[in-house]
Amino acid sequence: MLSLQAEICYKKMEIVLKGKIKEAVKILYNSEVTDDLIQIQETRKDFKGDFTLVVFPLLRFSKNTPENTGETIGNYLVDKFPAISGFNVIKGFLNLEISDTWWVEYFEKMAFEKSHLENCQVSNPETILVEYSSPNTNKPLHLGHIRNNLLGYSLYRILSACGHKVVKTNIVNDRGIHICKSMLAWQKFGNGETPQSSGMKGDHLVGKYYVLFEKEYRIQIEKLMIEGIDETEAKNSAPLMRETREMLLKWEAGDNEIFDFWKMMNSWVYAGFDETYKKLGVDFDKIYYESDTYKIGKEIVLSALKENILYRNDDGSIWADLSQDGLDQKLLLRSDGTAVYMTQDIGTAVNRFNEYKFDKNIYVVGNEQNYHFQVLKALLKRMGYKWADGLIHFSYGMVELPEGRMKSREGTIVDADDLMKEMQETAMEVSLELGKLSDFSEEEKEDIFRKIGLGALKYYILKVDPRKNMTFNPVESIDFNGNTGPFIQYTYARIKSVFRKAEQMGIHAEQGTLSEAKIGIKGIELIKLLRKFSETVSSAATGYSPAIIANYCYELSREYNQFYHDYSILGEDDAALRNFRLVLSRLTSEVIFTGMWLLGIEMPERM
RNA sequence: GGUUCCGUAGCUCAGUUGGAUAGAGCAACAGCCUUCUAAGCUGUGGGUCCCGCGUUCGAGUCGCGGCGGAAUCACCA
Repeated sequence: MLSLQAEICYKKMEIVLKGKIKEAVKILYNSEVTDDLIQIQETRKDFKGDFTLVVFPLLRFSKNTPENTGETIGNYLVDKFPAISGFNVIKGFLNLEISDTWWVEYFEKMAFEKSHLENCQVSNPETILVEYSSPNTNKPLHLGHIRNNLLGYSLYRILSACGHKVVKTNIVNDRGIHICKSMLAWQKFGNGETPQSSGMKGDHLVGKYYVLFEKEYRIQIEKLMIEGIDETEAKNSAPLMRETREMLLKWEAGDNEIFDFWKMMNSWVYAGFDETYKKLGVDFDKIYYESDTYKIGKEIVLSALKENILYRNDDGSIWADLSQDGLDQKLLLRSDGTAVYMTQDIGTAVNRFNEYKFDKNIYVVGNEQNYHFQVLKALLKRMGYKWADGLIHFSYGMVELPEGRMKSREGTIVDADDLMKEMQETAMEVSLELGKLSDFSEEEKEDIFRKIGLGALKYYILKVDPRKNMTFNPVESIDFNGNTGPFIQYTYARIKSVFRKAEQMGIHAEQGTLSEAKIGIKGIELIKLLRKFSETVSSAATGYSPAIIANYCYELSREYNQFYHDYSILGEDDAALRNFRLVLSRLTSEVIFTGMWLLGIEMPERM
């Protein structure tokens, strides 16, 4: 049946409707309408219909009341357009009803397409670098890093799914005064302790000495202040700080002993990080080290100075004047010639462009650095790098606890490893209490607990709009009911369970008989939601927001659970209807799986 | 003080380019397991969308001005 309906099946209904309405206005009112005046949206659930035309903008052509205009256009459409089975007008809204046949036909095409991501493909794929994680090597990863890593990794999957070539990068901040602090404290108080000898994860071990440094340092400062020295001077002249600076100078001078020591401690940290990344399920294609890139930045700054883009102060320090861009003066090289943070970021950016010729370079970095990236971009453009337009600061909000911000002084830092472990343990407790997994081996159970615990954590973090600051409530995060990761996983596992049962009964989902089925209202609701998947992924990609997909997956799961509750699938006697429900269930599970995959969340087959 | 971001139910959050009676979850209360997984479903209560003005047929959404909060404006990274 090559009807009008078949012709439009694969296009977006909205676009086809727009054309028809344009035609209607031309014939009925003898007027040409521009596209932007034809506003079509999905009909709200509390009204009858599928698509709604807002008629207010068309009144200037009809010169009639909203009701009459809607009525007239509605009649025209029903008459000329078989897919529309009826309409109603409420106030200035024309609600159009699409025939069940159209929906089923549309659904059948959608259900059997090869990939649910086909419609998300961009026409002009780009090379995109995504930088995330960016840890310091003086302490372990914490909750803030988790948000960063999850966002970065998910962004990678979403952009890749849309056809872009995405490179995951990580820049490790492996040099500087803070590293020397851990090193010095270990030298003084460590007694040769290693990850092997202590049984501690390397990053935690090094972090322990960083904390120890800060503690001892503070004691020294207080002592000096009691002796009558003011705070700034005390901070400067405390013996520990002096020794740290000496160590940094030795490091920069390439002192072999210090360098080897630095390498050894960093290698402990990297081993620890690797473990955490693996557990979290993220990885990188290319890792940059600041100890390699800061020198490149230095050279660039010096040559820009020659070209008079920058200026030198009396004390020898080098600055940029960005007042024309509405920004301030920015230091790029200290008076002693050493590099600052901005210097190395310039080096890294140039280095990366030379290597990848990227169209976009996305920095997943917290919003506390908004100013930094504004300056970076302005500077690079000033230096004549046109590609600097492709630098994007993906600025995400801070993670706070119900009591406020995490503070290391108050010991309120939530450690990444601890958190993941706790989530998994909670998943275990809940699962064991429900007792649905008695026939599983210990290993299989562990895997399920891991998926659920991590799924809960990841979803909890990713469902929030990345730009906004979020509150991490430990009590709420281990709730597995409602708008949570496990709820979505549960929906998926339920569908899988139906299919296992179907297998036993010898029932298979088939193509071709769907049009005979009488689908219920919940079925159409589901189809409507399913067709929005690809546009959801597209807008998540253009808006850099995994949260859009997370909330979509939740909405879809909720809708499916209602469907599941209201109708029996395998118990249905009408074979065509049973088949429709099976296919619908399968499609739902596939879309949920794909959506959650884009978030980096694994799905258990049973739970 | 300058800049940027945020302000929606008791709490945590959704709310597409402005559209109809602003939605979920948690918490509270009341129901639903002899039937495909109750980590589910249904119902009840809960709102000055921070305030004011403006643009518009129409504003949670856009503009201006306040108020409140966060970040930042380092020879830290």
